[in-house]
Amino acid sequence: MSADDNSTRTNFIRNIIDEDLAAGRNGGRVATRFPPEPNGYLHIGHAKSICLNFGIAQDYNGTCNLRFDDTNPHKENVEFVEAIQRDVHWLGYDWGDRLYYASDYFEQLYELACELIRRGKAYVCDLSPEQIRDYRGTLTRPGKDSPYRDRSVDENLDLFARMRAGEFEDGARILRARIDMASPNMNMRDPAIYRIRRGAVHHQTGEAWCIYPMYDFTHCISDSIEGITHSLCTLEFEDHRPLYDWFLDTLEMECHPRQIEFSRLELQYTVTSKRRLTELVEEGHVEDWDDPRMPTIAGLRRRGYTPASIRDFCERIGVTKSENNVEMGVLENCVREDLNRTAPRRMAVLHPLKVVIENYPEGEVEELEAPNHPQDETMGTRRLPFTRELYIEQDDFREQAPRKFKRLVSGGEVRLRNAYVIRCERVIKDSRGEIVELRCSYDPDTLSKNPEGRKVKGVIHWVSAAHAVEAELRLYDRLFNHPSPAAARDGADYRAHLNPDSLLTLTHCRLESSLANAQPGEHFQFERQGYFCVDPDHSHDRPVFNRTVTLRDSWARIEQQQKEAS
RNA sequence: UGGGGCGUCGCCAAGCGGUAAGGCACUGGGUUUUGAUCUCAGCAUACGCAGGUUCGAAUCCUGCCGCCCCAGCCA
Repeated sequence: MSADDNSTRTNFIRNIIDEDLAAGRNGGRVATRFPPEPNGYLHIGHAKSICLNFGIAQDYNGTCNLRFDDTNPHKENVEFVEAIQRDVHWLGYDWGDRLYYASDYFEQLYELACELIRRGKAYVCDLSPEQIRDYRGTLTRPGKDSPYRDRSVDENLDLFARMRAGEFEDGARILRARIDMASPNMNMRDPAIYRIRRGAVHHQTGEAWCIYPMYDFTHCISDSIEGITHSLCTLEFEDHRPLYDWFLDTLEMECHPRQIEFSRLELQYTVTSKRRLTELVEEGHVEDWDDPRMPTIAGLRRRGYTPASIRDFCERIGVTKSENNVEMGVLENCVREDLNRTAPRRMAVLHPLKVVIENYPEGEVEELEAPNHPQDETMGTRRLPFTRELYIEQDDFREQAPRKFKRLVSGGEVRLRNAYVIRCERVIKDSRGEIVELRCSYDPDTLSKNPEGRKVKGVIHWVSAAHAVEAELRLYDRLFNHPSPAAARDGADYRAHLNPDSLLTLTHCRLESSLANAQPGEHFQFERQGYFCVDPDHSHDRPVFNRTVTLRDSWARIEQQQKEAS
């Protein structure tokens, strides 16, 4: 694939697989699966699971299935089914012809449930949801048996068939596993395995069913049917493993996958729970699932993150069972590293300040050649029109220079990137005292060479006023201003920590002319500013770029320190 | 308070009885027409705490402490 793939680290799951292989288990076969529920968009946490499952399949010459865990028709839909496939593909993984739905197995699942009944290991229970909760007991008190626990096999079979036939109201009855109401593991206290959902329209099976199997029953059997060898899931399912094993053992399934749990990814300054992401979208705190501030795969893509950078990130954070809280800096470092290598350089002025080169002939246009990448000649060059009137960054000029400031000051010199050295001769202000224009002179003998007898330390970017493309630049910052918005000590709802300044839209930015035919999805480094990508909303008439991430900025840090010192 | 997990540098994370990898962050130096990149150097006498076993422990034993998960007809 790409540069990030030759340094695969090991982790405890790979170690377990190595041991299984060494012990000759599963006939040397490795089969994993990525099993999303299509009830929302995939996020960075899913990326971790995707890279783990598909990555293992690749490295062990095995297979990884994509399987939709679609057992809850109330929450799922095809929009999500399609978005998930798009995102997994975009991340760089391919499931070939192994696209499955748990709903593919509904008939088998039903038959297996009947088998459980025949073996005396499942029963139809008429208790209401409230009664079931009551009978379940608490964490410290055992539950008590349902009065329906000892129905005959025939009665159970009959009732279950009638549940399927739609004879009973939603909630009137459920099918339960018959295990142990006194188990210290709550999951083993006769868990529900089928519930009634009449009138639900399932995105895959339509109205064929009015009973739907529960996760615990469905998941292990789906894994078994598909011949999965290692079923990887997150830590909260650790308590479910005895149940996973119980179903497969009780039904004497031929294939018994090994469930292994790892900790889910926590990323600072964001939320990664589908419930909260759904709320952010539905309550309008963000534009949509693909809002560039969202930690969704779609959002990261629109923000300008590359598949390789996300894979690299997943590699770097590792896979363990300990809780973690990864800093945004790690993710950001991954894109910077990838984009530094691959993104062509361009110049863009975010906050324009007019500069007139007084000793440059009016009407003249010089075509200067500039490399697309300072370290990679193979990326070629492009032409920059140089003229008498330019724009530079407001922030690159100060009337009074702070300590260590090496940009343009009154009477001082600075290098225009890929062009000449200029000197600021005069500052023009409006009636309110605001600087509106700089009158400068240029040294014609400084193109591609240093001036005689003096050092010019600073280099700033610029664009030709007459040729500039006017564009909208969207600058993004973290969505939340608290490192753990969902677990803040102040007890406030995560929404209280939403960052009001997470999006700053700049509408009159000036870009170098070569950007006129940029295409949606393209990445660039706007020198000295950051990495940007062309937004899907972009058009030739209304250019729109998103800032993926800023460049590292040691000047900002120095300036900050000076501010704090004074 | 029942059960299941986890505790190694600011954040991740190797380590599996032989005397603390690596990445990110941070600090300082060099190169540089991006204060970018690149590059060099520094950054845990210490592995939640307390005992014990051992010539030797982050790794084994015991006891504490802290944090997370579980009482959906969600996944």
